[in-house]
Amino acid sequence: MTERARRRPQRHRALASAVAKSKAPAISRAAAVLRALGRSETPLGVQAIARELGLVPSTCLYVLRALVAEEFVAFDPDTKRYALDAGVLTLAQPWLRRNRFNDLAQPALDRIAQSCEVTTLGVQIVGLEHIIVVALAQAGQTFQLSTQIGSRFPALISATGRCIAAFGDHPEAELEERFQALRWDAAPTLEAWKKQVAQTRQQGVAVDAGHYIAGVTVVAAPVWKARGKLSHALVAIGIGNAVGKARLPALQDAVRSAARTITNQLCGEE
Amino acid sequence: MTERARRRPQRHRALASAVAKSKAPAISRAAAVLRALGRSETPLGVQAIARELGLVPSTCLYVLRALVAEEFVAFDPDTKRYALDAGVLTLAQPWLRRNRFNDLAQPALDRIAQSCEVTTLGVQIVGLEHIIVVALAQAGQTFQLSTQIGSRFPALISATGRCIAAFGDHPEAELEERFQALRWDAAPTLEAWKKQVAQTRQQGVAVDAGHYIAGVTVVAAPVWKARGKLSHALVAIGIGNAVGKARLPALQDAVRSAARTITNQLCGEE
DNA sequence: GAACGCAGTTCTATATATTGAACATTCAGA
DNA sequence: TCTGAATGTTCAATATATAGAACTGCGTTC
Repeated sequence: MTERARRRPQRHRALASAVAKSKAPAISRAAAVLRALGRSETPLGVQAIARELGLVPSTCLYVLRALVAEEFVAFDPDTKRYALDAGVLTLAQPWLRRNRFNDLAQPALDRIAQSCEVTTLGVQIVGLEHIIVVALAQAGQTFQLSTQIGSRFPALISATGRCIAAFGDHPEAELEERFQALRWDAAPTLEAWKKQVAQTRQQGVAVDAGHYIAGVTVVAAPVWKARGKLSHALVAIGIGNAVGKARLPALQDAVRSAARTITNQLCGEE
Repeated sequence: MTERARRRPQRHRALASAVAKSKAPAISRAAAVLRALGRSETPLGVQAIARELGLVPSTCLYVLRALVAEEFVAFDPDTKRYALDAGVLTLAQPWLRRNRFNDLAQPALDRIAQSCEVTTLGVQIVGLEHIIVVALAQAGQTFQLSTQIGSRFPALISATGRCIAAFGDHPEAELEERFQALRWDAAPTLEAWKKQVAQTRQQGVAVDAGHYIAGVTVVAAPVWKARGKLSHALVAIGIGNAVGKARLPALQDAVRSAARTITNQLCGEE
């Protein structure tokens, strides 16, 4: 009946359906446990995890033991609490090393961050569900944005969302439905949003001027990994008046042209 | 009976025993698949993965599908190849965010890297097996060391190894056995190594002058997370003559005292 | 252009992972 | 110090994930 308690059933359901459909349910459970541990501020006991995810305690224990054996989870024998362990990094590292998009995007992100004094991101688009930050560049040591590599956001939010809506080839109906579920500081009307999406389609860049977060201007441009396969986006984030009316056009140009260059490089070879 | 078949056994055996003992073998398999995909330069097909790990193809397929559903693995329907996906980052991120050692170590690593013009690492010690790089600071934009966050090294190698041998409370016999398995550019004799370990125990810092990698000086100091629980180490790496005889003592002092400070902070509270 | 080989996938019997209850252990409060 | 209620853990019955054979479809070779 508290917020937390009301939120749980969904997680149960989502996990339950994943478990039901899969032929390897233990893996869905393991992933759910890892994510639960990731969400938690503090290490958790077996029961706490089992309750949150709607698992049988004994099953949960076996999952945890397997994850400990694989070094993804750390176990403190004194407190009998579990937490994420450094092993999760050993998976992330090879991915970062081998990602073409990252290699191509990082220099461009650095350059734009420097010259325009903004924070820049490279994000990967995962369907209509969400986007994941995979590369990042800060302007100065000034503002530490709470965004980090690995952060997730809803797909259709902010400027990036307009790019996905404009270029993603998704059915209108689904876009609208998902649009309704978003949380903005100052949500645009569906009407207004569609107009902005149309404009984005025309210009090849999207701008969100304080809608998503008040006082923050976000610019985003799409990147394709192959003809018709929208896969990533470049994003620039300016806080406060760092991106005034005067400087916005230059930033838009920079982001759009960088995105285009990367698209060409990704599509061109192989 | 072929060459290929003979090459595999080690990985097979390790995985086979993990699978046999665990009550959640699917998780061990999933971890093995993720690591195999991490090792591979290119995306892999079902059969290739199954062969490398000694799995039944159909089982391997089910594991892959579950991992795809969890967004840890990306599937290309055209080529039918699998590769790591950005989802692995979403696990790494919360770990990095919440790690006390990281928060405490990063400023110190930055400072030492700047003032001594070396690359500095924070590493986590995972038993006698290996160490994992969990934090990192570069001096200038000069040399890009191949080390990254998430990299793994054998526990007893180089300067860090001497720290672990000196302060880890491990039985002598096991140390010797593992020492024999190490690969150095210029391996010290067991005799010499033991002397260096003894010296490390006395001084509280270890130095590896070109043994591990020719021309590279490594300095390491131990960090405890609680009384008697050696858990991390700070490492400084100087390439070529960046760390001459004259500057070495200062670097040793800096690393040792930073390690001590962090130890106190970790043990002090809670 | 047919035949072969190989990769990916589906299907089903069975070995086994999961469940839920029983047991053990810790801790708080009376 | 004892009691009760938590938690963590083990255990045995059974629902089910897995292994291995069968099937499909593509690319190569002869």
